[in-house]
Amino acid sequence: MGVRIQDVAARAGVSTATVSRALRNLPNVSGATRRRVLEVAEELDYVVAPVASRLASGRTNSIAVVAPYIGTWFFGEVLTGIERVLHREGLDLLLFAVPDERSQEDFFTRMPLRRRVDAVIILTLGLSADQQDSLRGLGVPIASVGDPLADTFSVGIDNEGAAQTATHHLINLGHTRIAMIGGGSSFAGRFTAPRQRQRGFRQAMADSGLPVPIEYDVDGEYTVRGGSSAMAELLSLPTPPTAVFAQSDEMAAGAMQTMRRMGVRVPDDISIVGFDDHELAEVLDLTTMAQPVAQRGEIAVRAVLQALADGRSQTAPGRELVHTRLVVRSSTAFETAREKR
Amino acid sequence: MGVRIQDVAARAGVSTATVSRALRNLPNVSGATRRRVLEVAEELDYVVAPVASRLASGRTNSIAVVAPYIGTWFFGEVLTGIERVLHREGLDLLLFAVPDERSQEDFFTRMPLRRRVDAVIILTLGLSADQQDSLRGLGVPIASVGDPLADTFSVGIDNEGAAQTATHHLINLGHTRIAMIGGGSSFAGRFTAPRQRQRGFRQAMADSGLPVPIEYDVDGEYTVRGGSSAMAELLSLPTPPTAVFAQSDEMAAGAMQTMRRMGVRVPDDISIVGFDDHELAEVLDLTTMAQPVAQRGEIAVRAVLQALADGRSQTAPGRELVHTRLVVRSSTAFETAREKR
DNA sequence: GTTTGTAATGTAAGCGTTTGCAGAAAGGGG
DNA sequence: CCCCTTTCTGCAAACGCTTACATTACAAAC
Repeated sequence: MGVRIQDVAARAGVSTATVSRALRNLPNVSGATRRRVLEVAEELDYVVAPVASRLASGRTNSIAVVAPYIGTWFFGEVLTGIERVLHREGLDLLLFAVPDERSQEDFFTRMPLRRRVDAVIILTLGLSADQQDSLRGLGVPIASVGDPLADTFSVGIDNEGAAQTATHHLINLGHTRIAMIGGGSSFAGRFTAPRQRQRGFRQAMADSGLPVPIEYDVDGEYTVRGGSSAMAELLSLPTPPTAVFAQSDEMAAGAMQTMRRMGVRVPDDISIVGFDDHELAEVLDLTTMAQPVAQRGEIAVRAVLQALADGRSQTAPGRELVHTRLVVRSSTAFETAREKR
Repeated sequence: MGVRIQDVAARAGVSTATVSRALRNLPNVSGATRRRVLEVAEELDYVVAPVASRLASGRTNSIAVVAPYIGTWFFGEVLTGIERVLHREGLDLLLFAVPDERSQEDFFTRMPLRRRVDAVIILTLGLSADQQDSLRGLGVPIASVGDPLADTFSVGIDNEGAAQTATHHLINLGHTRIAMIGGGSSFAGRFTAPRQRQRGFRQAMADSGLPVPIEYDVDGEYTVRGGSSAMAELLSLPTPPTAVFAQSDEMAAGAMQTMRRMGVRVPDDISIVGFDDHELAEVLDLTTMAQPVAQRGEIAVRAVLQALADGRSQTAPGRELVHTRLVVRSSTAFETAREKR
């Protein structure tokens, strides 16, 4: 309970300074002394009081992770990756969620991270200029999983390119009436991936001279349920699409469910491709753009750890793109192989 | 950056003690002084340095959440609930994952929580006697979301009863060949819900005089994929079941997928009921035992907050059971309405 | 044998708050 | 007016470490 460093020092017959050094494996402690100290520490069941250590050293040994949600597959994966390397390094993980615009605003004006963490990892949040300033004002290394952030390290994927790949896959299969289920305007500002993927989709379509009627671009809110109703909308069109690009596997799953319910066969009647390679995708046999999610978390952590190790107050600015790849399963098929209805 | 309490004190023409009191809304500060202090603090953009405050006060203002996984729907939901109330109270959330037996063992012997948090919330981890001791040795309030823990508050559900309800639902529909997909022996010790649900299932079956052949009790590892292969096993039996109780919606989803792939219709050929009311369940039209997951997190947090507020070093021992209810959707149907094959 | 350099250790001053105690100010009774 | 409570405020000692700097002990170099 209350054994302090001086208790150890007294017992080991050395000064607290030596104990402190021995415990942290600093140089300039003789082997014999170090052994003795460790022995006594063990004996007294001593552990450093982190708060005291933090106050004295100025390092908090904690890093904050700020995410919009934490209950979602994507963020769960990223968090898992982050937690893994963080605790291996003996750092504490402080978790913050800012589920809606208001709480995000609040968070960045109140800035509860001040004087509290050594580094920050931001997950997929689009930040206003003010918010970015506020963040940089912390004076600690920052890394972003998702959007690039001026003067900081970020790890992302080529959303636009990946969306193009997914779309081209459908086009190559002979589809011409291709719809997209994305994240609508409700996400404006807070998230940028939806728009990037939309751009990639449109680009691919345009490159092939294919039209995208406005009603082929629907909002699935990035949820299973949203994907489900988005698909219902698409199916109720006078001319429904023969293929769908869903910006997330969760939305794709919802869409597939709606199709099943409406008696629309996948891929016979409609092909669908998702995004993420969620656990669900394999089981649904969903063709999807895979991305190494947990790895993105790990990479971001490494960036801030490196900055901390180097004593820099900023991560090495730059952007790392992790690889995405098309995983073809059986939710997509040739359009020509299909009976027109 | 480096504005300290004495800077505020100096500027406001009072002592640091008064500033400290004013900022924390302690009594015995005159209205005028308090206003002046707040004004100056605002002006200097002062925020308390948590580490210093912690060292001086002895309170860390942090609580730890220890979970086996964090990327999973269930834990994500619980975490969401916890995070919400915690940050409303201005407390920090420290997250720890112990994904396998070894890391759990490691965690509880090393006990990185020592001197670090004011309270601990344990999520669904079965703890050995030693581990429980080690935990109690922290001397801080503890709450458990899941298993009861001696001398501490826990919030759970009636797993056995809920499993019985789910099973009876199938029995009432006329099914007699009912299988269960659960969490196998790999979870032994670490998780208790699988066994409890198994017990409930068997009890319900026994109550109705129905047999449970050993091959009707399969392991789905509580994952979509596991559920998928578990179902494949069941379907390859000489006499497959006509109904399945899956201990989680994720496993049920996997099972449904396998059935679809094998041309087995739900509920026409086989009925299935899940557990949790995962986001997926609605979309899959899966009958399931719903439980308020995020709420369980909130309740646990409240328990430790209460203990802290009362200055107790222990949560009020006891157990709160939250309500589960059967949500009937269209994955279950009368056995008699079905063609025998 | 003296000088000099290096490794090991100790001393003590912080780190930035909180808080027990004491003192001052302000009312309230008599 | 004086004394006694209440408020309010300030002083200064913790809180339990880290670390700059000083000191000591030795051994190598001359």
